[in-house]
Amino acid sequence: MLVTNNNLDFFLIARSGQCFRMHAEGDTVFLRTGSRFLTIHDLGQGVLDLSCTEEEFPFWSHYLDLHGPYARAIRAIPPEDTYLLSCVSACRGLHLLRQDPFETLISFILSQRKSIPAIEQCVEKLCMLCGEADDSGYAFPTPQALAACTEKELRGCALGYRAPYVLETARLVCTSPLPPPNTRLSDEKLLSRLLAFPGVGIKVASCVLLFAYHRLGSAPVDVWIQRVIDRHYGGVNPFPALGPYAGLYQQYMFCHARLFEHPEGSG
DNA sequence: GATCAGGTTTGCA
DNA sequence: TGCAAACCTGAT
Repeated sequence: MLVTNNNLDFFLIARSGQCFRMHAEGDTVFLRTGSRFLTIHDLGQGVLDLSCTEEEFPFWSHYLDLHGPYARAIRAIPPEDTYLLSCVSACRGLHLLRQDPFETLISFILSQRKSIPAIEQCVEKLCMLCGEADDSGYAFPTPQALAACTEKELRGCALGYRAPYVLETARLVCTSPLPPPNTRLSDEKLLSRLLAFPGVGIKVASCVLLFAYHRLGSAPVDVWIQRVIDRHYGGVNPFPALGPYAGLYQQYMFCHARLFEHPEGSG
């Protein structure tokens, strides 16, 4: 179905590092989450052709956060933060997806010390190992399917030392399901709940808070953001002072750093 | 072949 | 509380 939206850049989102099953090819974006699959064809002039029915559209509208408070968040940026403003103007059209908590948790556990292409390969292998197959490809594994795997099978997906983390986390989720995306738990409670899983530290837990629970104040600090902090904020983390949209601002900076800045000494 | 990539855990001061 | 070192694997 056709959707008009001038303020959404799927090609940017696909490269934003918040999800690992979204790929751009030419003017088309392919997106997979859980057992769902969507293609987005950019017809130009802000018109997008989504490969979903009207019945499915509410799911995708919510997932893509089509009605998020982006304009308001941008207006709330302190005018003296010129670096952040320049990131926003270079990365307009970025949205924060509302991803599935389990899929996000597992994806970010296995992301540690891996490059984005390596993460995408790992996730795909995991889906092929124990995700349900249909004619469009493989679904993300359920907690039960993942928990039924052996550590050896997971290592076969190039998970390395993260294999037992993923396995144990899947088993724990089977026993005690993750809070739903609309949980009323406070950020702090949710964070400590996530930190209890093996292989989950502050960075991964913050990512799950931001990307699955849409807690826009959660600003994960990874090596890219640490470089931003060192270069542009004199080594002082600016996010605690940036209020309820700090995590969204972090994403603008992250995209800007990855797509437009160069890491130290990499040419 | 050494180093590093969107980190976490463990051990030791 | 803070800092290294170790950990799998693929890419450069």
